[in-house]
Amino acid sequence: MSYSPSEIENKWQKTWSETGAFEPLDDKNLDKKYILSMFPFPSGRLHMGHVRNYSIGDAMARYYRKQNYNVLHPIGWDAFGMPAENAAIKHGRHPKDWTYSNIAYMRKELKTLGLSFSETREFATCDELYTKWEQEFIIKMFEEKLLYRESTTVNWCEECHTVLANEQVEEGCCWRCDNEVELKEMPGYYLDIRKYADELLDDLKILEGKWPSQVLTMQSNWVGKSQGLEFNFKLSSASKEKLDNKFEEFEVFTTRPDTIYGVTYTALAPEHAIVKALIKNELLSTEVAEKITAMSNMTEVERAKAGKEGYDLGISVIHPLTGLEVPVWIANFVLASYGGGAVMSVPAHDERDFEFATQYDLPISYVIEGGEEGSAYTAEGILMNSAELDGVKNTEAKAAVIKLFEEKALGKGTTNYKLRNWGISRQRYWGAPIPFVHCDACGLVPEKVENLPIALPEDVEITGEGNPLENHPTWKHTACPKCGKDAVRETDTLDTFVQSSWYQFRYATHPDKWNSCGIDKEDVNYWLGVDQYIGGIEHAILHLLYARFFTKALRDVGFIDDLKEPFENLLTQGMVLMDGAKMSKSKGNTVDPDALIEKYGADTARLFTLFAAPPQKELEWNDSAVEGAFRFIKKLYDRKSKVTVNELPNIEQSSLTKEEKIARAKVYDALKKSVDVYEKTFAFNTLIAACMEALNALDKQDNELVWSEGLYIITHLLEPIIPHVCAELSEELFESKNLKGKIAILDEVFVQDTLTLGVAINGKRRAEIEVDAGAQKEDVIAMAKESVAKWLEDKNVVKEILVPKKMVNLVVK
RNA sequence: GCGGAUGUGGUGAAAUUGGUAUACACGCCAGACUUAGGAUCUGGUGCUUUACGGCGUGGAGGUUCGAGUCCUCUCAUCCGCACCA
Repeated sequence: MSYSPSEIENKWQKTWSETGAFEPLDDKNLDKKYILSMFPFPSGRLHMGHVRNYSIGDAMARYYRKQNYNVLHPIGWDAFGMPAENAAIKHGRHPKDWTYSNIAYMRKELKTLGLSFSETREFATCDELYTKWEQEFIIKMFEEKLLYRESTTVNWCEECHTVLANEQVEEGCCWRCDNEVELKEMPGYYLDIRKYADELLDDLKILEGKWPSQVLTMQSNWVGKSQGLEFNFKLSSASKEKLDNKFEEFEVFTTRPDTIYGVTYTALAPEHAIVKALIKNELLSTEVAEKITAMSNMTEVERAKAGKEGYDLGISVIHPLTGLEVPVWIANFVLASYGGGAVMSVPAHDERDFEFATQYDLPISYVIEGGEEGSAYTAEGILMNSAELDGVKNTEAKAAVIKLFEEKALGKGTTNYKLRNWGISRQRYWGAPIPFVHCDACGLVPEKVENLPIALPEDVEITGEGNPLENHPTWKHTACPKCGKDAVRETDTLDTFVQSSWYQFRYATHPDKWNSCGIDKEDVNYWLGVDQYIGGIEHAILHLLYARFFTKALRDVGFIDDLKEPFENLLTQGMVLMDGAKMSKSKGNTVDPDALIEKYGADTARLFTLFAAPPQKELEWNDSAVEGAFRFIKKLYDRKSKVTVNELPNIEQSSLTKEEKIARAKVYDALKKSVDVYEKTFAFNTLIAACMEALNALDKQDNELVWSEGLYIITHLLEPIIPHVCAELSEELFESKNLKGKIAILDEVFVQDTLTLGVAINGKRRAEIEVDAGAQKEDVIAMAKESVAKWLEDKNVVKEILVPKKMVNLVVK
């Protein structure tokens, strides 16, 4: 019978589902593996990126299951978010309806791929039961002062009608819709991720060698820790008077205290309080005031594009060491959100300050030897023009200056971070409601835990104008949980990244407990950390940083025991490309997984996906290479007629012909390779290639026992990759005995009677010789010389190098 | 600008510690079987040369008996961050 993928695949998918083959066991004494692929957003259909992601994860899960590990390999749905609402606006469908029907469809698609997911642990983050526990965490974090509400300038996306967290702004644009982000002052809820800045940074060390180094670097840069000096510039008495004595001084932060004597001016951000006061008191010309207002309406990216711009504010400060007056400027490149929104400027030793000083003709004073006129000198050197510090190395002067400031109580050494707190408010409908109530009497009050979940109202009109929760006639009106008087619910919903920050713990929690708790500590202690996490590099910062933080926060508020990092090992898979470009609907270069499976079957789709490139690299789609994968499976299936023994046969190695020995060696080569591939390198492409070589070699001989052994091992090795056809062959030929446990590697099969050695002259390969495996060195060298005799005429062999089992190199003169 | 990664046949890609460069597959060429083939099978296929040979892992040097692999410089592409003081 010829290979019929649909028949075989339907059969096995049914069997697996009926027998609960992929459900993790409750016995916590078993060795476990938690294999997790990032869960999908239920957009409606799977795309090839999903197929790749889940094929990789599934191969790992099946491999460990085969080795008798207790494997948790779950799937769920990252189900809240904008596209559901957009669909509602466009097609008038309710987001809930749209989401759950998409899930139903995609669940079926996943099933046709034969992925070994647990069926009992599946959930969607929009399930009210999931929302319930998440709201409890949020309330607890509020009580523990990890969550607060405040009004600040936020990133606003007009397209999405919502606020965005800092991490969700990419080059000034919305991460989701690419619309340009605006600034807006509004209240919102924040998680205090900055409190964990050091821990998030330090614990990256735990992940070294286990996460891709570029992800570690990106996270480290994102936290952006820097050490320096913080001190105040006191305003001159004239300047103080100008400002009605409302300001005494302002704070600056510098990482270059060694250049303190090179300060020739200071600069404030447009948002700085002193600037606002100057404008308010009409101390600046109308023209300048207008320019400054225009400046503060620009986003950071716009300011960067606009180039440097600044104005003399007509006030001055006193240099803390020299006592000299230093002018104060406003500059558009000074960031309000970092280090107090003010800087000391040392144009001689800072590129930005130099550019600004040159532009506005401000003095430049060199304090480190080695610089030259006309440019900023930012390298190391010896201090000069620095009073008592003259002659000191600038690298040493940093600490000295900090010490000096501390002794004179002028300032102190401090640490700054680029990381900003995580704004989790979204002015949207399709999200988890933030469980707070605004009461005129009591202020901001968390909802009572027994009232959770605060579910979304279903009778909403979604028009894209405003927040449907805000506009709903009754939903937001409630009683204050504290005093019982009329109060108003918070209508913001949570950033969807909150849901994906704890889902790894929800999967680990036994479904029997899902009603009674959000996360079960014992279960988490057993299953976490995730032994292998697989997903796209695009989450290098966003999701992975949030989830790491949330893990630490949940620990601190008591929902999990001590767990340093949620994801032990991370594999970032490459994108799936077509004609060198990312597959996307708008480009029309997509491959539909359903059609692919329909035509070739899931095994072919999986095989191609893992064969065409190593998982970490980009995968270039190639239709005819898919055909090739299909051909290989057909060939493998066809060779079942060669098998005559239903178990691993005993083979007398010495009785075999040369071809039989080669075939055996190739089969065992693949077996040997498999451990490394499945556990370390994940270079499935090379394992598949080794299996193809083995099958090619088996084809060159006709020994039934060698064939039986070969297929027994090959189907064992490939089962995690092409599970259906291997299950079918294994059942038919070997009573499925080869799909459990390990197969021992027999060293004897690698012993060949003869060896083929390359012969090189001065490192250049010239010939090839075949020698007995046990041949003596002299004999081998003699044969080698004979094989390259014509190259040795009129030459002296000055050195003979024999690389065992590989080659002979003759050095001649 | 800073940080990281990657450059190997026509294509996707292989290559323990430095040891026969291009495994495996796609494509292409030739042949077989076929009414036919976009099915299947067999053989060939780095470039160049009539041949002997020469040249070949982005480029230029270096270390070595021997370099895709190690070192120095350089070019290109991609990704991330982007005025963080």
